[in-house]
Amino acid sequence: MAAVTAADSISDLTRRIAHLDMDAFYASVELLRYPQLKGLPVVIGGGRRHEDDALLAAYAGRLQEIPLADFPRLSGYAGRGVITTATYAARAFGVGSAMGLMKAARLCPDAILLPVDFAEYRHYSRRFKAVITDIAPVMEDRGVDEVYIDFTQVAGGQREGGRVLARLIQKSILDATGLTCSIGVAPNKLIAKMASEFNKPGGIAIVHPEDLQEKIWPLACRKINGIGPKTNEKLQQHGITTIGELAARPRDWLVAHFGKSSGAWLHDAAWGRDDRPVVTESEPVSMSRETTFERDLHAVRDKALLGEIFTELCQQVADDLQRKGYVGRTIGIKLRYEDFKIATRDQTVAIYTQDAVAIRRAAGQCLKRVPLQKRLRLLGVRVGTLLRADDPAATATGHDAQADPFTAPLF
DNA sequence: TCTGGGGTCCTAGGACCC
DNA sequence: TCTGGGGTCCTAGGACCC
Repeated sequence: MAAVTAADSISDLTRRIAHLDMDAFYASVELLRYPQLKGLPVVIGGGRRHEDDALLAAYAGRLQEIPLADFPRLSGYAGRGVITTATYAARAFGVGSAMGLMKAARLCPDAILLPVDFAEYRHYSRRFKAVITDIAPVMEDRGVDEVYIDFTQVAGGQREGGRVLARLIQKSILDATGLTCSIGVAPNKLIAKMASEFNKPGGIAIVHPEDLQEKIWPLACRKINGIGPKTNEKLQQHGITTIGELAARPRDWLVAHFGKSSGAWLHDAAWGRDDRPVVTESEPVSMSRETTFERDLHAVRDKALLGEIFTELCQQVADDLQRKGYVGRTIGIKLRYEDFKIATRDQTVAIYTQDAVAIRRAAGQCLKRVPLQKRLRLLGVRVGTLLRADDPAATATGHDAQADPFTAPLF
């Protein structure tokens, strides 16, 4: 019987899938506005503050003239924000994504702190994605700064394993936006995603089926997209650290310890097997708004303030639904307590809605079903089971609406 | 001085129906 | 009154990702 080799595990040899990841995207967009910050430790995070507004007002239209000394520093920050992106210079100090800004300030107090500006990042996101689809139309959106691209059917997409096309895309994005990216090309999304990290920033990595043992198996399991801190910890407890060690476990053993579905998936992932297609279109499943308070709030003592925030969240979700043209019928709330524990409640109503009053009423009912002894750190409102507002099913009623106090007509 | 905001998908139990 | 087994919907929580 022939031995199973790594090359056997990736069956479709002609599929070429790319994963493209923009380098330090938010920070890089900010550097386009503030070229004087190039090479310096800069972190993006927290909300817009008074000093940010004052600075922008003082230098309106001449942002590149703002002297370094005038930029806010991490050391001056007092709040609950986290870092969303750090420049490579800042990463050298040990600061990185998801780290609390207060902790980051201890590591690198002199780093420049810029507020997040999603509108600006979305603008550049649309631009770089338009460049890509002009060259390779089968593109899957994976958020503001990354995409998968199917090279398989693109002219020249197979040359040098995809390297030629990857180079063209990199150069076209740089020319159009001034931004750099890293690209991994592999037989599937799973491997491409790992490969895009190999030569970051600004690099290209090509992985072939026969490279599995050499390039993938030495990596930590955590590098697999879908293995997070919890699964990683459990794997470690079984003495599994690398993907190769994971691949060495029998499928049945993984199924026995991680369940039928997860176990089988872990085994496939370790062997580089992944047949998910590149999906170019998708509909949203839910829309939500949430906010972390400046200080923890008490349901009774801070009732008025909480009520205002709650109403505003409902209004924001309703605005989002209306602006994007969706209605939904599962209304939910999310609380995060001072101890960081999370509670959610939701309720499915009879009539699809995008109305702030209807959302607030159902969400208010949810709020009555959740414990409110501990102080609250965060409040969120969510609408799920979405349908396009122009979908005929959106106006259908499941049962007698008059009988349901939460969905009765508003006026 | 810990720990944002916006998402997706999965699991699991109970209700309810056939 | 000894007993079943699917299927779907709803809800709560949790893992994970960008």
